[in-house]
Amino acid sequence: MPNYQQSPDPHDLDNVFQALADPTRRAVMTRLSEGPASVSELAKPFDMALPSFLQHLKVLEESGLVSSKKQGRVRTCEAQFKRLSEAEEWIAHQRAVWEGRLDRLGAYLEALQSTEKE
Amino acid sequence: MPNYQQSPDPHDLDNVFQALADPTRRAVMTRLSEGPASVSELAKPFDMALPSFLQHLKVLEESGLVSSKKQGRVRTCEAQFKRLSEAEEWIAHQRAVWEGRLDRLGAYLEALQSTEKE
DNA sequence: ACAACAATTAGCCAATTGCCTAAGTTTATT
DNA sequence: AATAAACTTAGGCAATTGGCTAATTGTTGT
Repeated sequence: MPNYQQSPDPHDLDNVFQALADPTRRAVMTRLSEGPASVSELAKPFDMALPSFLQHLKVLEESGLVSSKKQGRVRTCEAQFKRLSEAEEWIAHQRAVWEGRLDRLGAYLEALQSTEKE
Repeated sequence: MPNYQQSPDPHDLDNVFQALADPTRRAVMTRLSEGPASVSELAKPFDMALPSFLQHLKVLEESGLVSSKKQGRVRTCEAQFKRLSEAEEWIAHQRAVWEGRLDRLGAYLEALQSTEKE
């Protein structure tokens, strides 16, 4: 049976977290959360030469956080939330394990108190 | 009124995402989710010189994802989930905005269909 | 045809990252 | 007192990152 529900390639997580580790790129994601936009529209808020900004976009696309297509001379970009969700799930999982531990600690402490009462 | 519920400094998010953008450091977080450990205990699974590994730990500590204290010659490390939660919340917020948009799109499409029926 | 627009490519640069080895410091252990 | 253990510091190196300018490509408006 092929593994359709593939867990994310660790390398993908590398790229997603790397992409999010920059305020310019996070701001682009925030903008794109509200809907698609062209490259120059996305670039406008930033005090940066266009080629520099384009590198950020490239990082976002290569991480899978953004997709784009070109029509005529305009490239339109769109957020892709699949990878972002994978990152969120990785974090949630860590916390779940951690909280599982705290729960066991809580149970342990309760058990300890019961023992002390007897 | 002072702003007690400080939203995370963007620079903190930079550091947290940067810290998570490396498989070694994510593996350390996963290990620490299960409980504290010493430096050499953490380093053992990795085929890497100790000073190299220590740099990874330093990145994790400086991002606030890990705290540590030294007793005698042993440094014990512990996961700190505050920063991790901030990162998770940033992602969740983006998705919320995105999904809000999809909801409005859904409402729009419904309204459009009603219009077409009339 | 040609000018303007939107994006892209090429190439340069300084700073940062991620690894290494070698040597040092501070506790234990015998 | 000497050795071993557990880090820690210093310094070197190649690759990557994040910025720039200048020049180019492809598309649209006049």
